[in-house]
Amino acid sequence: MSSTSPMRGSSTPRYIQLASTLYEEIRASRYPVGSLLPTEHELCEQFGVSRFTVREAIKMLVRQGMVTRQPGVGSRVQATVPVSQYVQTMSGISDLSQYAFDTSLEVISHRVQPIDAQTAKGLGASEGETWLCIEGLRYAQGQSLPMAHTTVFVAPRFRSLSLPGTTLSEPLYTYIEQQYGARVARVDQDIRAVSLGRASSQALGVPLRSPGLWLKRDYLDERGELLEQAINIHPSNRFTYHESFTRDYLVGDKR
Amino acid sequence: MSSTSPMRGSSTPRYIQLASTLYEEIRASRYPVGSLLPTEHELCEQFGVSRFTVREAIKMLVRQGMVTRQPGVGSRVQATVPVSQYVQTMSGISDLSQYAFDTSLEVISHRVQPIDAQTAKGLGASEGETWLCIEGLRYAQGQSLPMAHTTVFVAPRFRSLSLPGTTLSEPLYTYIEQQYGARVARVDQDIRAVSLGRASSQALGVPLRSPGLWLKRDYLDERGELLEQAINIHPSNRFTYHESFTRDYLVGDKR
DNA sequence: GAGTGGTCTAGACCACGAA
DNA sequence: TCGTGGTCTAGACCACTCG
Repeated sequence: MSSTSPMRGSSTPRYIQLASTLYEEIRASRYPVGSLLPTEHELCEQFGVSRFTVREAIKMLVRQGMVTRQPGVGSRVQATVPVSQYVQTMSGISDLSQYAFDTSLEVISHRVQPIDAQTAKGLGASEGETWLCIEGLRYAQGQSLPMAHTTVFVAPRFRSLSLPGTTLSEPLYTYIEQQYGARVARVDQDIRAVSLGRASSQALGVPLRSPGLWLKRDYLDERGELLEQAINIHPSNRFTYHESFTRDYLVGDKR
Repeated sequence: MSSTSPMRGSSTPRYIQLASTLYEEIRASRYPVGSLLPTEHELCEQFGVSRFTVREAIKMLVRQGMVTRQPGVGSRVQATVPVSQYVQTMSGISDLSQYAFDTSLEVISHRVQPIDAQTAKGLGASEGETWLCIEGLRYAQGQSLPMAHTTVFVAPRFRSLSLPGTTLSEPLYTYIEQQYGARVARVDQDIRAVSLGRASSQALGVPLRSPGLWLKRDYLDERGELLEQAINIHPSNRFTYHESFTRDYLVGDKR
């Protein structure tokens, strides 16, 4: 990893590359949970970068909940995986989400079709518009039972989207971004509890009317236009949505 | 706010002071929603600080959702108040309405008592420790039906907490912070679907075994020690948890 | 082409924790 | 006392947007 980096013009920033490297090393238990990462100074030397770059990289890991820092002590490994078990986002769409997340979507059906009145309302669209509708089951890595029944609606202008197969291991919006150059700028998310209907309960193999977590995401571009809406329905005991917030003091009046 | 600030041993970092200043100015509509903040360079001059300090300050506003940034363009004001996303203002509440986080907690009972084995497990504590246990109903402003059945466990060291009455309009942790000088540094949140048990369904006035949203929050201090745990159980049709994420950088490989 | 924010360097001083 | 992470400076180059 030469300090006289040859990687001019490489599109990914160095601090993301470094975060990526550290991420892999933590996952591989090179730095076990509870241990300290090398100091910032050491990482600067090891990777031939400035402290700024090292700090930006570590910040990413901190945001993922994998590392905590303590002045005078060091950076301590807290977990070998990002804290959210299944969900691809928290506190910003900020990621490391370039790393495969541990779920995949098995597509059951996909077709371009006019939407009915009720669906249109949920999409803020007009009845009769033809959207790409995808239905599928979402699996956590290595699990045989699906953790969600998923329905996705893709906006008319992207409805010719081509999928790489019947198993998707990346979020769907990444395909839209790749194929159309669109960009997701914001995600709005609603979560509520529902009673499972026939379609979902059958697809998931749980009793009719058992409780489920209903999770809807709207993916919007810079202009606030809807690119895609995904609805995930999770049976109660196969999924927990986890989030972590850290406090920022903004209005503070210490002196 | 003197630009030639002498800033001696002032304990708060300059970027927080600056963020605070900008925050107040945005609130006062000196920079209206939709307008651009001064450029980083201009802010450097105006406040006599380096670009690093200005950028750290703006990052805080971005994290609060009040400002978005676009390379080549500038920093645009999006809102005059922090948008959800952080502790306590965190969830959007009651169907569809994005704002209105005004809820109050009606205390049904509170007592200091030893916790049982199962509760202890959920708290990461030991059976028999005496915690302050509070049970109540949470109401959205102006609603007569409760939106949640709430149970709160306060750590032993704060169990002498005094409450201002039977109706709490501020989050409970604020009382802990005020009376003990503790500080909440992180909140971990879990959400899942459950089937309502007898206690909750009766308290909420909904059928036994109807679906509910189970929302648990752990309030932790800087050392990761649990100050308080709150469990809110929401009937399916009285509550939607809403969140909005904005993308902070792209992983994209535009070229 | 001028100006923006994004990335990055090479320094510096500080408060605080550990030995 | 020494080393840590937290803060901060004064530069720099880049890709991008916009006129």
